[in-house]
Amino acid sequence: MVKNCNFVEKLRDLGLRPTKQRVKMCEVLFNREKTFHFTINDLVKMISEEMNEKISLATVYNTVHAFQKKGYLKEISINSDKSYFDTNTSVHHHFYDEDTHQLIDCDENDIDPVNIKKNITGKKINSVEVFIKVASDNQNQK
Amino acid sequence: MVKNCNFVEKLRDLGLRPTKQRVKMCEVLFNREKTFHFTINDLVKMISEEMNEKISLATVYNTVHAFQKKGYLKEISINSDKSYFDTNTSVHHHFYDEDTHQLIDCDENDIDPVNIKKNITGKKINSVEVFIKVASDNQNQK
DNA sequence: ATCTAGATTATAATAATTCTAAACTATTGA
DNA sequence: TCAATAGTTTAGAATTATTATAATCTAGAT
Repeated sequence: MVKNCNFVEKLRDLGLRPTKQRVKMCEVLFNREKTFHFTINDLVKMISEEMNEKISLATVYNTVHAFQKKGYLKEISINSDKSYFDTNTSVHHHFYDEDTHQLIDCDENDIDPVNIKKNITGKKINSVEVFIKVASDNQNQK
Repeated sequence: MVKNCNFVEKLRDLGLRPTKQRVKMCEVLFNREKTFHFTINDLVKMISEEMNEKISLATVYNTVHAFQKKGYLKEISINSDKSYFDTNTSVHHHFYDEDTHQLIDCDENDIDPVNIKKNITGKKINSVEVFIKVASDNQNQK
């Protein structure tokens, strides 16, 4: 992941003014070993708990969307009343645990390339993602 | 698709009382050549426009969810503020047109079986769906 | 025909998200 | 260094999708 400090530079490169709030959010989101998934609500909670600080809800929305637009975050398709975001912005696949409702990244190498034999005329394929629903093995139905 | 009339029987088989509203909704949803995708709002509009009738919003929600629970409709994962449903309940893949924001069914045969080499321990795979984002060919970026 | 469990309905409540307009601040350039 | 200003933040209001509620209604059984 990105190195500790220079989110200021990173933000500037993206054309985003490096405000206190944005740098703080970068620290929460990108200063970690592993990529992870979150909702806006998760993020607000993390900021207030982990960092003992408060950023207005509107700002969190604005900033997450700004990061998304710049390709620094990625929105994930799940059926849910809320939006999920992913700090892993590469094209990659997901397991979705129907028991725990958890989303788990799937290593690129764990799935063979998907062979698509037909496309929509006049369109080019931008991304191909696989969504694998899993559930506990011992119960026979979900 | 299901034959014209006997939605009454169909509903009864599913353990759903065949009320006027439910039969009407069956007609709107399942009395067609092709399967299709819709939101609750689309459906309400279709009922009032196509059928010149009104079914309460709450009933439409209830009934769609009842149909879904019985496997008569399927909810689709798209990033959106609203839920999309599909009258094609089989496991199948989708193209998503980023220009028009349209969802297009992908024929099962148009994609080779996806080979998953690793799974989550203790879980069994319930479904595997591929989501292909496409966009106009002539513009170089989306 | 009557009864009753399940359905429908309008409306209120909730939850996620977006909008707004006023206050604030990072940057620019005098 | 210091204002000007364009972009940000903020609290709270507005909006939108969805769910809950409670009164009314109805399909199907007796």
